[in-house]
Amino acid sequence: MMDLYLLRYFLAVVETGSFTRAADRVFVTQPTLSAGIKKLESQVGQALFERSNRRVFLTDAGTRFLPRAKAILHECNLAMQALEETATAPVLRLGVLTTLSNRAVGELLASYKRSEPRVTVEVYDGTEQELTNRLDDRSLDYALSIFRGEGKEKALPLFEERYVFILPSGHRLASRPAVGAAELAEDYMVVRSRCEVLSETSRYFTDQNVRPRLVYRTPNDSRAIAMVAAGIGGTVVPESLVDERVKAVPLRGFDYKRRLALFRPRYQLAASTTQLAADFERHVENSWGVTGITT
Amino acid sequence: MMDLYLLRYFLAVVETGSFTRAADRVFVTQPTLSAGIKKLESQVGQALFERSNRRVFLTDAGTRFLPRAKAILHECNLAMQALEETATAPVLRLGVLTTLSNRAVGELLASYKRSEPRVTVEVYDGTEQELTNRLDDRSLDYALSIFRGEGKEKALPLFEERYVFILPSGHRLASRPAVGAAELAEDYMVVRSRCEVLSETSRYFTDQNVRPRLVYRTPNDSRAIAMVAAGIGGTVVPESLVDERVKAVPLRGFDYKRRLALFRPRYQLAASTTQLAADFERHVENSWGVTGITT
DNA sequence: AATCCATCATAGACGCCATCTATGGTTTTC
DNA sequence: GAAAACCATAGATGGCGTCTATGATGGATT
Repeated sequence: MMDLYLLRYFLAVVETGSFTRAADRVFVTQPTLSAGIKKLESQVGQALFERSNRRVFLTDAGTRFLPRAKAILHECNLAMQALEETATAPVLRLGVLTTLSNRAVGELLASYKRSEPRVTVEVYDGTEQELTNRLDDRSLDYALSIFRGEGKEKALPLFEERYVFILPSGHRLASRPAVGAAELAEDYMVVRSRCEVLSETSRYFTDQNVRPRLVYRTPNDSRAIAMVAAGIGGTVVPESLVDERVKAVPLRGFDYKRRLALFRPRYQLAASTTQLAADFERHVENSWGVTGITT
Repeated sequence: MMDLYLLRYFLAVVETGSFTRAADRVFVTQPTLSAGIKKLESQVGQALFERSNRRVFLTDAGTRFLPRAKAILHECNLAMQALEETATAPVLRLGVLTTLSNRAVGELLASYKRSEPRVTVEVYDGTEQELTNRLDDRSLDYALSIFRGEGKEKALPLFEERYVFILPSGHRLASRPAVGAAELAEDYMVVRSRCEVLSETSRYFTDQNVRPRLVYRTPNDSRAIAMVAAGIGGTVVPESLVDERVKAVPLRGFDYKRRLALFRPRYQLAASTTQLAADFERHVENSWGVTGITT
């Protein structure tokens, strides 16, 4: 395992082109730096420099190593920065499922910000699996995702919503009270590839011998809705994603719903953080509680 | 500046929940590990653990630090891996401009692979600016990008190509020898947001008082072409991106062209690599030379 | 051709450091 | 109340990072 102070010696040599000048730059003597480079080369198992008549050049291995050495030191700087930020203001790292409404999440956090201006909220997108993994490895504190029956120590249940079918506003079926699979047989379908009920949707159509024409597929929900608004086709979305640019109609016989939840930290909170966490949980429950969105 | 061996102590404590068990895991005695954690906390300036009645918990700072510590050690592993790969087979890191044809680049590299099976080519996408930056910081050896008059020591000029307008195969204008701006006034336009002649294209239409209806915008050229093939609209592409799913027609009065180049390493190659590099440059020149693509 | 200069490598000295053993202090368990 | 478990401290010790002194080599200058 290499030593970081040796990476500093290495980069100083690359930058100056000389052991002697590099030694000056990192405030050691030339023999110390020479021995340090030798030690680094022994740690990594390959020569990093060719010494050639008072000049040094990077070897092929040294060239490969250079961006890696920079990345390591960059990560160290990020680590120190993260700690400095922790020291100055509380940070709450929130994961948000990609299929949640950006508008609704924005409003939730804006109102939290108004009541707790000191707290910094860092927001990270992800799929259900990605958010679960990051809660586990503690790179997230909380996550807004789909409730799947987890116990109270893991998740705070929130509101439930249905899935609806959205169409361009001028579509011939847009003002119907409901539509069935057969009425969509000739229409185009936009596919939200990260939709949690993608396979259920597919089965809904195939069970009625309907093959909607897939014209577009994207993991980006905003883009999918934009395509619908532009008249390209229709798609299934959770109700909270509907906006004024499209028309929502229920799909007859498609009764799927999802309940959201706020997933709690999977580690012991520090004593200094428990009050902040309790306040945040209360805010989310007040805004997105089981009775529905109230902000 | 922190020490990597102390990060290993830190992660061992997190994973085991105990200084004693962590010490066993990293093969030191418990007082050594205790002193090591104390030293790390002094290096980073904050307590990382709360010691509480024979148990340890991460502090808020410790929780923040944990993913950073993992990232640092992960980068170290990547660095060691990169060096091991260098030791076993030559690696050539090639940047490719995002607007180059994936098919043509694939064929170029497939034929190079046939003549040089030992060499690993790592391919990275980027914009012109990104590729220039990475040549400068030596994280790329070569790049295929647009020639802008650079000298021979920096760039090997390759073939030149025109920009054409592509339409769905069944479009009413698809079989014309050329089209003008006015004829496209009622049509939809797909926008390739990373196109090098985006502003020239916009000016071409506005100079003739035509406002094409922008229906779609993407940085992904494959997606843009797919939208054209699907019948959504048309777009401007370099000639080499045209395939059998669309029809290409010249835009009357739109004479823009681009010349490609192979950009050379911006560092002194190791003696062991100069032959490999010369062979690669010759292959690219033979395939994509100024007379045009020959493979 | 001889001398000087610049630069990297090696040798030995030395203070500091990482790690050990021994032990203290505290809390939990039996 | 005794034993066990676990973290922190003290002192000893071998190894390490860095120093000064100097050697080796090749290019520049005279």
